[in-house]
Amino acid sequence: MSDMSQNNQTRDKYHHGNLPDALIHEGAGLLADVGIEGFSLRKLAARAGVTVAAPAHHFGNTKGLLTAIATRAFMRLAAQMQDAALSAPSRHDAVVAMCLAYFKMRTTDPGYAAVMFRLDLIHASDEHFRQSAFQAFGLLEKSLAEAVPNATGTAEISTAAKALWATTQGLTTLPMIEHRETEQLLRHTISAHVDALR
Amino acid sequence: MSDMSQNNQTRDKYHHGNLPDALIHEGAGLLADVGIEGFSLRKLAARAGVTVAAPAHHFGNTKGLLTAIATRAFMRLAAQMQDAALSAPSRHDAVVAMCLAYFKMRTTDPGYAAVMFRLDLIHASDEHFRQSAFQAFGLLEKSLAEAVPNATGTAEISTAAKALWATTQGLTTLPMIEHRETEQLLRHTISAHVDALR
DNA sequence: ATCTTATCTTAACAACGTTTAGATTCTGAG
DNA sequence: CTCAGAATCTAAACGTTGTTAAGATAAGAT
Repeated sequence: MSDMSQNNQTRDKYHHGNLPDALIHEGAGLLADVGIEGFSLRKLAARAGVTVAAPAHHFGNTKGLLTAIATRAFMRLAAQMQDAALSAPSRHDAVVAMCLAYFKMRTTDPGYAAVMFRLDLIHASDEHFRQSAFQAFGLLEKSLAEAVPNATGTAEISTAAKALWATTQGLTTLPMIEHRETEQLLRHTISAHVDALR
Repeated sequence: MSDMSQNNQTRDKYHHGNLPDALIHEGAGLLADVGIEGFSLRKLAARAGVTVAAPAHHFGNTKGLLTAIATRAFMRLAAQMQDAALSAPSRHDAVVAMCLAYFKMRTTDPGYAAVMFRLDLIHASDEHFRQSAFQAFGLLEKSLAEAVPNATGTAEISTAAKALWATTQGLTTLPMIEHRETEQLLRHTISAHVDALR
């Protein structure tokens, strides 16, 4: 039964194969099943077929584990952002598609998306986490710059990208915003920023 | 010692006076001291001078208590938004001041601000909570409408207000945004939306 | 083959939220 | 004023949680 969780990289090593990767994968699965509220290290350990102390050995504590999941989440987001941008008909639509990639990820990868912006649950200063988060953000920044070639400077682009990034995340946490209108709100915001830049 | 927590409304009633209000007040204080991570019902009970089961009797469970704190938080925000708008030199500045009111609240009332947008920790569908949250949002919506009298319709105003609301909240949860640049980002976003509306 | 290191288990700990039963205090009808 | 009923709070216990220390097991190195 434990052979199922050894699908990546070096396998059949040590006791349970590549446990860190398995814990990240199963952790995202558990988060998808029970949400961040029902999540616990013990449930995850049982799901991965190990005891409670095993995750602690690799990730230190719960925060470390969630940080690893969030780090991988941003790696996945970056990949999906690039894919989405490639199939966009215009550079303006590429910006829209990149922001929408995060929304789609909340339904396709709910476990990973659950911890991406939970700075209180993870080690927000962790080096690897910051790198992956900034890499995804950098893609949006670059895409926005390409969509507005006549912008006055890189500082304005960066400012608009940050605001856009904040809006994208903020849209998911407000009680007065229904899910079906998020895309329209996003398009509206992007257009406003793009128009302001030129 | 327990007389200090009975400062509002009906006092010296029942065993500990107005315990629900005291729990909300002390709960915000505890949140300000130890953050949402260090918060616990037992610490709060000890701080309020009661046993653990007392909060449960009034608020059902932890979520109910945090919901009450979040509800009061939005009441406070609404009041501070109105104050901020009154002393703004223009209607455009009033919109800015209203959004900044939330940022200021995160330093002046950190305990209350800690749970306002934590929909996972509270009863997001609670009637009182929704009312207070929508009331604060309505103030921003109204202020934005007054700042852009030539807007085409109320739907566009509402859309922009929601996007602005989302940006304001999102700015506080992103690792790549430093605290000192939030105001600039907010002003930039508001201008972009206002310009797009006319 | 043996030593060293990394990995995982076992066991125990304090702290947590919730629940039940009972004690205490307030309220209000007679 | 009295006293039954209701509201409020205490006391005690339960299962679950994250973390930790010590020991067992397996892999890698010399």
